[in-house]
Amino acid sequence: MAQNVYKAHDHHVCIDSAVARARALCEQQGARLTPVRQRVLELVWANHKPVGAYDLLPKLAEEGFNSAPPTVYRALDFLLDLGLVHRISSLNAFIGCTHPGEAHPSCFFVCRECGEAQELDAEQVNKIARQAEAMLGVRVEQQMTELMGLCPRCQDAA
Amino acid sequence: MAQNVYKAHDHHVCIDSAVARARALCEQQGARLTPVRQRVLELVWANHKPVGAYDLLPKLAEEGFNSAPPTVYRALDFLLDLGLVHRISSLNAFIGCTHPGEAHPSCFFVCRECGEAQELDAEQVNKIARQAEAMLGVRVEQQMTELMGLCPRCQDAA
DNA sequence: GGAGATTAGGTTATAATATTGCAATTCTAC
DNA sequence: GTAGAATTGCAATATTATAACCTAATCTCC
Ligand SMILES: [Zn+2]
Ligand SMILES: [Zn+2]
Ligand SMILES: [Zn+2]
Ligand SMILES: [Zn+2]
Repeated sequence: MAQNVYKAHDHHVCIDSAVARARALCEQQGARLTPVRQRVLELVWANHKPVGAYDLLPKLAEEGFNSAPPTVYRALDFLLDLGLVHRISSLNAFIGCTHPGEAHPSCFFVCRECGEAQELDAEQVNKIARQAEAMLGVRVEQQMTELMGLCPRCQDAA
Repeated sequence: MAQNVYKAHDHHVCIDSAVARARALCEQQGARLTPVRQRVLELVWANHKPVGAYDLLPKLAEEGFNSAPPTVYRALDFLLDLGLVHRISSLNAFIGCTHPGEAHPSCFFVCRECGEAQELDAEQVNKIARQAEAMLGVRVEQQMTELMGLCPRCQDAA
């Protein structure tokens, strides 16, 4: 389960280690973590809430980066390709991956109140895929699961 | 598994029974399956490929229905609320549910070549949800899984 | 270190998807 | 029949994503 968003933690560690892992992964893959790509990754990791591409634009602009949609979409595509971020389709938003480098399906719980997302262990999703392959003859290449509901904090608040 | 899209079948039966089930469900729930709602449902069921809202607009227009985006989105929202269709988030598209009336997560395999989608048994997804609830204390209200890859036919073609 | 190939980024415009707000109509229940 | 609720018509606009085309930076190989 990699990490538990609902436990108090020093979030700077999340950001820093995300960047460190990204740097290592890029090195290993011969990919270039350019300034705008790194900054987008940091902004995605600003908190544990999935962030929309258009939310990033003004932040990049503030910092003197070019801020047109293609800039941020290209950076996000790069990060997606390397598995450094996941896309939450139901929100049209992006969130940092807690264990990049290891191939795994995108599997998240998202709180409908606070918007925080927790990456989940995806072993069960793999089972669904293998079952579909066995029973239907399909070949699964990508997988994503999104659960929605209330996180522990928002349950308490209500 | 309800139904296997990859087996030859008389698709008119799919459409007709979808409409019949919708009628029954609406009756039961005191909801109104108005002409535009029924027609949208039929169009969604035209084949086993998820269909975009904007693909429906011209078809509705041809038949003299009002064809502005809100019309089709309202009809789709109605059908979603009743569980008569599912939304495939990764495609921004909609597809008929093969077993409406029974509460269940949205769980599909979608072929990246032909676009056909097969609804899957969702028992494993429920396990993911229960596991997340037990380990993290979250409360899951909605679930969706989308698998992408190649269907049997498109594997043969390649 | 320079020529050519590759990759990344800048810029403008536009496509594709989805929602808001309000008025008009239709249905339902009393 | 009338009040209230649900549905629809309609115009505008918001949000998300991509296309096309060009320039600049970086890499590769000699
Ligand atoms: Zn954190
Ligand atoms: Zn991940
Ligand atoms: Zn069929
Ligand atoms: Zn279904």
